[in-house]
Amino acid sequence: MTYTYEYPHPAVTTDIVIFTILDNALKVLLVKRGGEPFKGQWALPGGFLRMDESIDACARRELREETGVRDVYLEQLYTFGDVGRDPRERVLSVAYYALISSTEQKLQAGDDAAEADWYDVETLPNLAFDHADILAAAKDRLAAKMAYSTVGLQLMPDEFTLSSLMRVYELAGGKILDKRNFRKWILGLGLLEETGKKWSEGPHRPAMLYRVRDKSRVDIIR
Amino acid sequence: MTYTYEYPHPAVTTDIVIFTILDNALKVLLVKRGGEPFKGQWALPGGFLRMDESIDACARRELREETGVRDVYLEQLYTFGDVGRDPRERVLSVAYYALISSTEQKLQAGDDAAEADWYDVETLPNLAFDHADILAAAKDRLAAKMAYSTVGLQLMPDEFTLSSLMRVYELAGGKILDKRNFRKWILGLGLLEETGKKWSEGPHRPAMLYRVRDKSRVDIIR
DNA sequence: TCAAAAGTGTTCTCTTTACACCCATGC
DNA sequence: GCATGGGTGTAAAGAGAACACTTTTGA
Repeated sequence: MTYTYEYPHPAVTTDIVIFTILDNALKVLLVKRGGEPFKGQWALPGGFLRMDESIDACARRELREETGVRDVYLEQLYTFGDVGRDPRERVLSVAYYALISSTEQKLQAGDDAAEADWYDVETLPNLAFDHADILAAAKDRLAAKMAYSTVGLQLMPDEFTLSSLMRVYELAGGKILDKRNFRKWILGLGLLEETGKKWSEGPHRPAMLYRVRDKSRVDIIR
Repeated sequence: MTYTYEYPHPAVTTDIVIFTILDNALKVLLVKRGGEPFKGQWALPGGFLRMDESIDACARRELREETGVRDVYLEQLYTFGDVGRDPRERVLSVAYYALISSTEQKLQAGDDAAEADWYDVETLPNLAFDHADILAAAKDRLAAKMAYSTVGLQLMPDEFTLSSLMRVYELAGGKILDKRNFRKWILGLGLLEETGKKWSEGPHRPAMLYRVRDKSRVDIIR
């Protein structure tokens, strides 16, 4: 079956930059392309927009297909549409980024994806299409947004220590923070509560575990 | 001539929210639709993406066709793509917003546009499609961005008084500012220089005219 | 001389930054 | 008992907010 229009139409995909924290590093999910073009190269997960779904729904579906997660933070980033960005035909990509906590990853291999893996944002392989540009834009947006909102909390698992949260902020912002100032600030926001449990993982004092009071909220705080 | 694809493709337009300051108010350019759908209703200027131009180039072309201006501040805002937003077929709109100074307006009537006019953002008519949503998003973005960057200067003519600049900030932010604090802040940024000329327009002391040192720059300042 | 907008400094408050030592634990 | 990360308070500096009067002009 074919589809015919009076004027030329571009194809439209959504591509998603899925961030998580793993092994003390900020990581993104990449998939190895199974078909041409860029066969065998790493790329962002994504796929073509269906005519009966909104763009948001498309991104959410792709995210679910790649990682199995739903109900996570997902935000439209930017639309990329330079003329030569796909060698096959004119393709626009509406890019999104998602933040998922390290406990939610399941990595069920998608249909098109021969392989999927988490990559440290600092040491990325060569990426297909203009996906390096998309990823750079996503990193910038994440860093900017973490500085004035509570999105950062979306990267955390259900229970976490303040040190691990601080490491997330340091990774995203690219600079180290003062422990006392960070704790004063984050606790002063009143968004966290103690679980009462403690976390031991080495020859040192165990850390208090905290949780986010209302994880569905992302507030502007500055 | 027709265009045929193996999978269905959406149509893609750019729509532009063109802001300016006129009569002491923040205004947007609206055009009256000459054809169906929404014939006779006001809408944002915009048009279909050509296959040989980038999305940015399309927005810039539409802006030029509607207003005659070029080399103005233009930024991608968001991509709107709900399923029913255009009754004809599936249409995505990559929305942009532009800031032009009140001296640059020429308003040459476009091809499709029977009529074009500036509307105060506070008193808008009913708009075609989901253009009210687009406009609301543009207002929010402009207000947010003016609070942490120097985009506001893009709305000014070549020479302007500090009072008129302050009025722009008050209009965008929706609250009145303190004259002394505003002057201290804006002059402290070092982005403005005195022209040496003065502007008289009533029975009161004339105001110093300033200009922007480097209008092509838009800096993050907070 | 009056009305109207231009122009000008200081004080207070709050936010942000800088900074060093004891605590609890595993080995 | 020692190495390791967890946990805590205070002072200084800087940024933002509050606030009132004099100046210059046209009518």
